[in-house]
Amino acid sequence: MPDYLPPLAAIRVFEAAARHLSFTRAAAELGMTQAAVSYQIKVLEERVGAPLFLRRPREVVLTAAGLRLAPEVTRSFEILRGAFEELGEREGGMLIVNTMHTFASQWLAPRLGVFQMQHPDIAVRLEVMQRLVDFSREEVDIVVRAGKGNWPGLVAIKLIDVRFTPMLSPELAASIGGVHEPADILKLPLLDSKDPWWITWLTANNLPTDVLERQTLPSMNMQTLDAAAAMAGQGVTLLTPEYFRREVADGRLIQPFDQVIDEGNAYWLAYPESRRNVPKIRAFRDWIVKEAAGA
Amino acid sequence: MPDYLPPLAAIRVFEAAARHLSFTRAAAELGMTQAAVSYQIKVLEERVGAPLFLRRPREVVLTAAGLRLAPEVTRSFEILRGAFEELGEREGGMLIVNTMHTFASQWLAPRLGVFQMQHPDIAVRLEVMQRLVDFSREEVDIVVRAGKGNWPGLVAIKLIDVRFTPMLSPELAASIGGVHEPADILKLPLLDSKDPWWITWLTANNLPTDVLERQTLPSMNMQTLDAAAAMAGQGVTLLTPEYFRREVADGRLIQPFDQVIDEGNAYWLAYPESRRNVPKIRAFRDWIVKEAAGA
DNA sequence: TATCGTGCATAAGGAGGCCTTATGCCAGAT
DNA sequence: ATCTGGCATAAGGCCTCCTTATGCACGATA
Repeated sequence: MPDYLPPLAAIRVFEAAARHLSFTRAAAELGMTQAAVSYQIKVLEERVGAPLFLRRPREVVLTAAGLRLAPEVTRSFEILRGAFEELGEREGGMLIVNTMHTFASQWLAPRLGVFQMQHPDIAVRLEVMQRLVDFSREEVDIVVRAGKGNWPGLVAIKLIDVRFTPMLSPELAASIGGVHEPADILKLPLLDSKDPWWITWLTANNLPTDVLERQTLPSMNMQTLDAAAAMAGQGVTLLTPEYFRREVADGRLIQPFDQVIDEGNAYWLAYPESRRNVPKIRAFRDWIVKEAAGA
Repeated sequence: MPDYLPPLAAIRVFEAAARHLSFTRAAAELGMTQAAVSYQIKVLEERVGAPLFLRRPREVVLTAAGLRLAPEVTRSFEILRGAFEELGEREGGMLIVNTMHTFASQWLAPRLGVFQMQHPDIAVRLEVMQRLVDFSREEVDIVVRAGKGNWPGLVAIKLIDVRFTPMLSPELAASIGGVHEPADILKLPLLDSKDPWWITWLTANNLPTDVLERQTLPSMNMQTLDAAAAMAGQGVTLLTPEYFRREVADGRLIQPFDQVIDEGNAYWLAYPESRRNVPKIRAFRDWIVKEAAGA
């Protein structure tokens, strides 16, 4: 389908001029000078091979050719304008956020209601995915990911630090007469014992790491699931305290030590640099940053 | 109606790319390079604020946004293409020729059938107007006019010289025993005696011009009408012999003298320089020039 | 597993399309 | 007769848009 269309800029100018029946007013609408309109109309007429306007004193009128063209061109542009306008609205109204399960369930989901109330026109769709998404291959607006925040091409805003400390159910703690010092932990099963976090924690507390070898409990690899197991009294697990404030407050979990390990990782909000000014993205960023600061 | 449309060039590229689901093929269709397509898509995506394609290995696919946009944009462009295509056809098929009545009735009309047969796709519309039309104000493709052929901005092609010589009906000539020499004309009524041509003719033949003052016959100002009057035997008139070959051959008119006055004026075919390559205009010009040469 | 091929992205550079300013011209209105 | 509104035209400059060249990722192929 080779393209026999005249220059599109000229067509757009013609469309406006035909609606206004005036080059001057068309220029005003298009934000350019009358001379430019005159030029573009001439270009189009030469391409088409026929005059489109008759230049009468103090007015222009469409020729038969122009008269045939005008309604079609206007219709075409109305479709275009409508499509892009609607796209803007609907695109502005759907925000796809991709994050890991833990963050979504423990931090984001409980707060999303507030955002929805502040921005009723933006429909957030939460997508949960473990691997880091590639913005150029997946249809995603925003991700929340753990890491160091150095992703090229992405704006990364730190939300909360990745910290962890042992947690367990009060009943499990009571079963060994309470957890008073780090070494007490070794008396209990370690949930998700393959987790490198345990190595970090054990060495930070001068405890042997060989205990990890003797454990055979399944790795669930999601704080949510580990926490559920811990609350059921199946063992001790390392959790991010920010995520489990409620459970601790409720007494479903206890955090025996104030010490919290921080390896310098954090949870980051990230989105492509090129989209930093998209309204819905700005709105979500502004909101979540404030939430993170207040939490 | 301010124009929120993204750059139209980018939209056109998007339209092709969306149809092909390939930047490379779109580039081929548009006659540009793949890099240019990639660039324009990126421009559009930044303007829209949302990705329109997902870049997958060895293919691109439309995002939800692109998917909503594509059919609308394609429809819009189909309308445009259709409008301009049809315009080309219909514009190519209607030729408006403006000329004086004499030329139309005596020369052009009798020959137009030949042109129609050679170009059945071109519908000629003859417009008769006495004054010289202004191409920028009237909707006309071609004019035929008498003059010197020096009209700025117009291509002027000489068709036939403006010549004239007395003509009258055989009966009228017989009524004075035949017309043998110029002075015989003075015995008869001169039709359209205000015509400056008579002055020219009379002085060219060393005859007094005061005869014109004594005449009171109406001036009809159209050779066709003068000729009709002459054929009815009402007087002598000056006619362009090329126009009245048939009448002379039939015996309805006689041309008593071979001498023909030529003041250097001519009938010209004229059209705007800028439209010299419009097919229908070229076709008509080529045909009429050949006709004029053969006549 | 190493190499090749395909398709898109990116950088640098240049040409020309397109817009602006300035001015002229025409004809209707005052 | 002058003024005014509206389009045309000329000259000039910017910036868009395209090209060339190259890189990169991934699938296919051997």
